[in-house]
Amino acid sequence: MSESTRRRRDVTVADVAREARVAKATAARALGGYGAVSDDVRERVLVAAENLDYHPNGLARSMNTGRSNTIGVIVGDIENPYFGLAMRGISDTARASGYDVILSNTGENLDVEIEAARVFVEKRVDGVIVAPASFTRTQHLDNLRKSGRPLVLLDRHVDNLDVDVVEVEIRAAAYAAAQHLVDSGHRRIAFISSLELRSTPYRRGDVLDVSSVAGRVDGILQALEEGGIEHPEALLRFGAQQGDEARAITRELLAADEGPTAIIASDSLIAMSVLAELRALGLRVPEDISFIMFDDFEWTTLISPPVSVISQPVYEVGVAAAKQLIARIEGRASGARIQRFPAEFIHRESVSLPRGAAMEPLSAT
Amino acid sequence: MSESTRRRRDVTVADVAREARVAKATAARALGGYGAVSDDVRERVLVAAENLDYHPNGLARSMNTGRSNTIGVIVGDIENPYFGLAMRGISDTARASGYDVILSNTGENLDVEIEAARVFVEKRVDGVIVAPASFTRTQHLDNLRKSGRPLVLLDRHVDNLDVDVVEVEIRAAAYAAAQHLVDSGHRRIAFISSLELRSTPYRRGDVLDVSSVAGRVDGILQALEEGGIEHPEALLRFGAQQGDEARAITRELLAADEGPTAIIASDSLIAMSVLAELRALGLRVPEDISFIMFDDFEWTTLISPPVSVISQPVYEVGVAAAKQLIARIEGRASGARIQRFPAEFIHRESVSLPRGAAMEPLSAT
DNA sequence: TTGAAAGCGCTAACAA
DNA sequence: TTGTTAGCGCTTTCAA
Repeated sequence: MSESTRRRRDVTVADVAREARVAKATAARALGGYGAVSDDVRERVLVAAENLDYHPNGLARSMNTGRSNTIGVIVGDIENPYFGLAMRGISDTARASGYDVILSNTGENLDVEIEAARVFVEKRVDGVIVAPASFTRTQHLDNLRKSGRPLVLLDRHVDNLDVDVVEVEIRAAAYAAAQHLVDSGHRRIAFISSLELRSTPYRRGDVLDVSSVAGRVDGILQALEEGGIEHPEALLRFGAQQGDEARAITRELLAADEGPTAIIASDSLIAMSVLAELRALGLRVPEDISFIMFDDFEWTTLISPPVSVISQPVYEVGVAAAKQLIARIEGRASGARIQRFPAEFIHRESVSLPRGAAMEPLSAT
Repeated sequence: MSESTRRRRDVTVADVAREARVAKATAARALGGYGAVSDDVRERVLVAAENLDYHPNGLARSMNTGRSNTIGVIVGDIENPYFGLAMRGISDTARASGYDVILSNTGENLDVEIEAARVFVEKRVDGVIVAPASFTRTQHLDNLRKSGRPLVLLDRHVDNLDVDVVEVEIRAAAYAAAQHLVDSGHRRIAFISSLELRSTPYRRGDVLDVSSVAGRVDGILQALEEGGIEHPEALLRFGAQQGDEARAITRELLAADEGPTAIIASDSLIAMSVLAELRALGLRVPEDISFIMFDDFEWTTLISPPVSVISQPVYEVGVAAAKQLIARIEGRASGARIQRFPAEFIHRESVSLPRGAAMEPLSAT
């Protein structure tokens, strides 16, 4: 076990060359599959490599070629099935093109994201895919580009950066969902997101750091406004990072005098917590409260009632981001390109008329 | 934009040294934070680095030090929330110790896993965490160790390899779950897994490639046997890789004359498909069929009825694997170590007496 | 504390 | 087609 466990000095091209009695460069050519080598010599070299159990050193290779065949991915929360699925799309696509993936999970923390970007430059990745945590603090993303590395934003765009983006057209679907609630007679509609606000409480026009959440909010507010609802932003809630917080917010909303008659959850993690809390409170969906959520995973059709959702083509977004990045890396793309995938409001059974709809005043000043 | 977009030659230690009017080695010492440098000189060097926008080249550094501060992770399916959560545990732990993570997603394909192991050696990762796809074909894992890289197996152990393992004690929980079904009067109990069989159909004693699935099967079969059930393996089903296949298998099982009165799903992905199919078939849980699944995500408590599950400490498994690997990398561990985390059968409401239990014959030959 | 020089393992340029 | 010689950007001797 001593020999097989101890780390021995790696076998190098020079060792193989010596064994095969050729020059180092010749061995390197045979091993690396570049340049011209006679069949005869190639054979000798490969046999020698086999005998010595040679494994190329990718670091040394990358130093010379300037390419690492690696792409870096920075996401907020790999535990969120949304990113898990997008990651599979990226991963599948990268592999098919011969790239490896380095993953950095930031917990939506900007400082961690900045650090990850720095490390990716150090590691000399060929390109980076980021779901950015901030809409405006994007210096590190610009640095990434300045370092010559292609950059593709996933799921979220940012302010003032001329860069490739692959995202979902979420606003229209959010609008459709909220409009459906309004049409059903709801006038007190809550929205719960994990996004941290820069300053609380939220006020109309405040900048939200995640554009895909901003899209949700814009769509919802527009629908409520068009429905003649005053202070449509009154029941928007943010900062539900942990499951506990989402549950607490839900409880708090419902404890108020003018609590919501409908809740929209910003993603599937939030949704689970909200539903769990509703159940704990003994509230039925949709009899006591209507519910809509973003993301369409299979469990949403399994619960009673099946949840009306906004479905997003998550895997495809991951694939498109990876494809775009690789095209850039390989010089097959030019000009910043924004790709938007459609989202869809899927009407199931978690929405009904608000409780006591008949007695509801027309406007709640 | 030309200057900011074109990839310029990277600024190197030599450039910084020149700017600061010191020797290359001195600049390197100040920049790398090693060796002895006077405060005065360090200051000059750092200012020069700042001015020139210097970014260290991690590849060059790794070539010299032999360390990359990177750990490689190989899993079967990052989309599976089990691995997503374990990955977060690994990722959080790695970051806290200053390591980055390279992820390889194999789709449970052994050839892809072998290739991933090769690439990780090329990239000179400091250590590897693998959820191996095969119980016996582990040559590539042994090669990993022979290359001097610590290796930790996640969720699954393999045959004949003296290596660190972090897994879940799944057998006892599987036994408890199956026993509960038997005690409730069930005698035709099905189990559905995504694992590919080496040869079909499954026969007692066949080697299963994933030890954590083997543990499930062992526990279940033991409980059925002790319950006096003949051919307890008759209703085990494998190879449900895609959601469609899991649904087809479910349909097929239930169409048979002697179909199951209870189904156990091997993971949460399978579970969603099975439940969806049951619903499509108009079967109620638990009135028409009892159901138990592995993994305890929040949605399992939200559906009607809440699902009885086998809960596993997934995040903790990821954390433990990363900790063990890092301890090895840093020479703080010795002797192969197997860590087993307990799983727990959580009794909820998806199990009842089998339909028509009174008329059920005692044994179904 | 600083500097000069060698070397990590590979690719690339140039000659032969 | 092969060999020789320089690097890539850093760390690490060894002297001064």
